[in-house]
Amino acid sequence: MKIGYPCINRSIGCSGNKTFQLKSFTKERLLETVQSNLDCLEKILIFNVINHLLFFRISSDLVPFASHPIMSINWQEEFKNRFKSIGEYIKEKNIRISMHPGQYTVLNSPSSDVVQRSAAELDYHAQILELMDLTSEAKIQLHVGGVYGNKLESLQRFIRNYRQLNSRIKRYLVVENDERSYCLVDCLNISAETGAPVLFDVFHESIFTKNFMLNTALELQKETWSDSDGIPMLDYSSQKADGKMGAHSDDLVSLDFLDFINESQPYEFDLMLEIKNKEKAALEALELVKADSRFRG
DNA sequence: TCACGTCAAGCAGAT
DNA sequence: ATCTGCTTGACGTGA
Repeated sequence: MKIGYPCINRSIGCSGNKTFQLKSFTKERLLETVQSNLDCLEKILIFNVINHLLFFRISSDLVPFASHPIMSINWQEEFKNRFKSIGEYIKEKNIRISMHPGQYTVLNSPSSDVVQRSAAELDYHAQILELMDLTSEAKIQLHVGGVYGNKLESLQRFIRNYRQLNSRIKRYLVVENDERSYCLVDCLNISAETGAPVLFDVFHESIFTKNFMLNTALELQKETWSDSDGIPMLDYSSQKADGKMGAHSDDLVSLDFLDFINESQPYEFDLMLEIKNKEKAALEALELVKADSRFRG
């Protein structure tokens, strides 16, 4: 099991998701921002390797406005050597990579404009992975989208629109359950129709379905990942103690986490910790898992 | 230097 | 109707 955290590292003093406002878009501004984001991504990956955190989610802000109509710059060409060398590092160190487009990427929207922009945004993510020459073990995780008052139709629209995507996107795309509209079973149904693996978010499912069976979930999820997809990815979060149901806590809740690790035996997966304290929480988790396996022998 | 209004984009649920 | 949260706050103007 590899343990990772998303997008941001708070220890090393750089930001890999710098952006700027659309109205200040210039070629210079874009190039300098992407350069700086790539510099920081490299530093984060080196930090992660030193600290044995071999799973990382790359920020969608790596190339600001990449899929926006304003983008007239061939950033792929400008930075292809940079992407290639970062990709070589990732492969050399055996780092698992994921990406997660934002809330505006909605593949099942009734608006064809939204669907087209979403496909463009997905293609941008896929291009990053492709420029790094990563295999289909790297993944782009996407929620199903909206319900629009008719869940069955909306599920079918997702499947239809998925089938229209280009092969570069399909190679990397996985479907993730959310906490209010589409649960694990919905994603499994989509997977059966599309072949897309399911990324299981444990926290989302625990909000959606009280007392779900973790082992059953992991068994069903596992079947959607083929050899070329690698072992399944999971998202894990801790509930904020005094926060609303569904609020992410700042820190890893150790006892809950150890329960989860024990209950998830014997399934294999890579674990993304969606916890505000990022690499700090991931490092704690790593220590807990190490100590726990020593304890169990 | 700092405060704070705003930022490309969608949707659902709470207030 | 308006606000909030979402994988993640950061940008940028004005004081």
